[in-house]
Amino acid sequence: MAESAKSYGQFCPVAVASELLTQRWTPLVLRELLAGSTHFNQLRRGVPLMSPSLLAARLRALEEAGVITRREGEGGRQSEYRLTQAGEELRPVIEQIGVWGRRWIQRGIKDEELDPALLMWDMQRRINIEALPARRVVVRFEFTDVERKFSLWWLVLEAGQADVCLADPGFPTDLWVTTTVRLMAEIWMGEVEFRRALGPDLVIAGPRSLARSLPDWLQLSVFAGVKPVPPGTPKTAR
Amino acid sequence: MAESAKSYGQFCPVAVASELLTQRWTPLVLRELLAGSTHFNQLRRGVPLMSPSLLAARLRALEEAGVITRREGEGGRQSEYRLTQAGEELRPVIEQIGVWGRRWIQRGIKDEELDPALLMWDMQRRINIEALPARRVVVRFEFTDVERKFSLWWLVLEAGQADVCLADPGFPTDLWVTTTVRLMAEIWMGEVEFRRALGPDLVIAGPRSLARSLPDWLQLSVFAGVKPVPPGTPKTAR
DNA sequence: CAGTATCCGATGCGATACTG
DNA sequence: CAGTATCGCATCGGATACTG
Repeated sequence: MAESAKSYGQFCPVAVASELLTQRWTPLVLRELLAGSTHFNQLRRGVPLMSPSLLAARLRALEEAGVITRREGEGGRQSEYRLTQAGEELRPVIEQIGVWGRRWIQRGIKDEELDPALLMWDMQRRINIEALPARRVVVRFEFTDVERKFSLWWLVLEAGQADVCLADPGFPTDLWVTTTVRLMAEIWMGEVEFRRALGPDLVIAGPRSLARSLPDWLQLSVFAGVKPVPPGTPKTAR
Repeated sequence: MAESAKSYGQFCPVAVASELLTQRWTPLVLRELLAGSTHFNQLRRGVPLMSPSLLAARLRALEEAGVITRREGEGGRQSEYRLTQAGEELRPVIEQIGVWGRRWIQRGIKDEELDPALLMWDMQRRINIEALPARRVVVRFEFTDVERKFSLWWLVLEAGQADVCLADPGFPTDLWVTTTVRLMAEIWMGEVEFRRALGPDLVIAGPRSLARSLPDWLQLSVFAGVKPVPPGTPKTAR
């Protein structure tokens, strides 16, 4: 594997940086690292379609480039990947790419992009625990548009920690959300406003206070606030 | 050819945008477009190692994505590629990539990256005509570290126009610059300060006023002002 | 759990030649 | 000049199985 991609043969910083940053999957791996993932399998959850060997290769390349450090965990078991300052300074790059994509690529969400596991993982990471009562809160999601096996998910939210599980965690459920993956994804991306989505495809059941505060603790994608440029906009700026 | 690269299978804007932006050569083509190139062969000069068929394919992809428009020239001869507003908004993305590369990738310029044609082309495009006398100015560059065939270059600078040629343009030369491609590239990248470089590897001959004002009209790379982070800097930010 | 090893298939892309 | 057509190889990376 490895052997860095062929060089562009130019010393221009755009070329040199692109040799690293534009390798396949690398921007998404960086997105995950910037979102806070530090372990191999956390990263995998964020890029489920990437093969583990390729992820390992990319992490090696990023380490070699000084973007991350790898620290052996206790007992040599699990490594911890952390962004260096160089890596942290890639945040504006990745963010800008996302903002541009949101503004200018107006194709909707494709069916094959609707992965409940990925969506739950993304949502979980954006949960604002502070906005929840200071006890354990369990939220059950039921997706009506996926096969039975992947239709039930639980979010277990307690002191400084949020977990997703596909199996009933055994704790009593506080809130029931019944919807489709598509609608939930559209809400999460800011394409549909939460309150307007309530209806046959989005039903919330449970204590009123918890339900009403949902938009506060279930924070949307970081790109949800970026409004797409309407298709009718004239193309040329100059 | 064509058939867009395989999708990442995620609706995240970073993923969607990356499918376009991280195709091989695309960031460099965008850099060229943003620098002002509008014709196929102008673009080729900026990415000389890219095959013409691939450049055509990338331009097609950028057009399809709404980043550029292609306008047929008179007589259907030459097309003109212009950035749309979407394309213009990629400027911060490409710039950030370059700034990051300059700050954090500290490898020097490799021998095989020293292409006098590309360097002259880049320099020509950054010439500040306003800072020159309002008449034609001809500058001859002699590079002492390349084969004879590519050692002599002329810059012809006149009213609103700058041209490079490898053949003597026939006009009287106003200024003679004798140096190496390496040193000139290092100066142009801001790695070496011009005045400090004067010596055996950089000799300027000609009228004093023109020679002294050279740093004003021969503007350096847009990344020359970005100072690399010294290698000794501690790695982790947090 | 946290990766590594291997293998093979698709395809991206470089080289070259050609055309209006 | 401004691209297009064709071809074939290299290599990237996906799938799968395996290991400490």
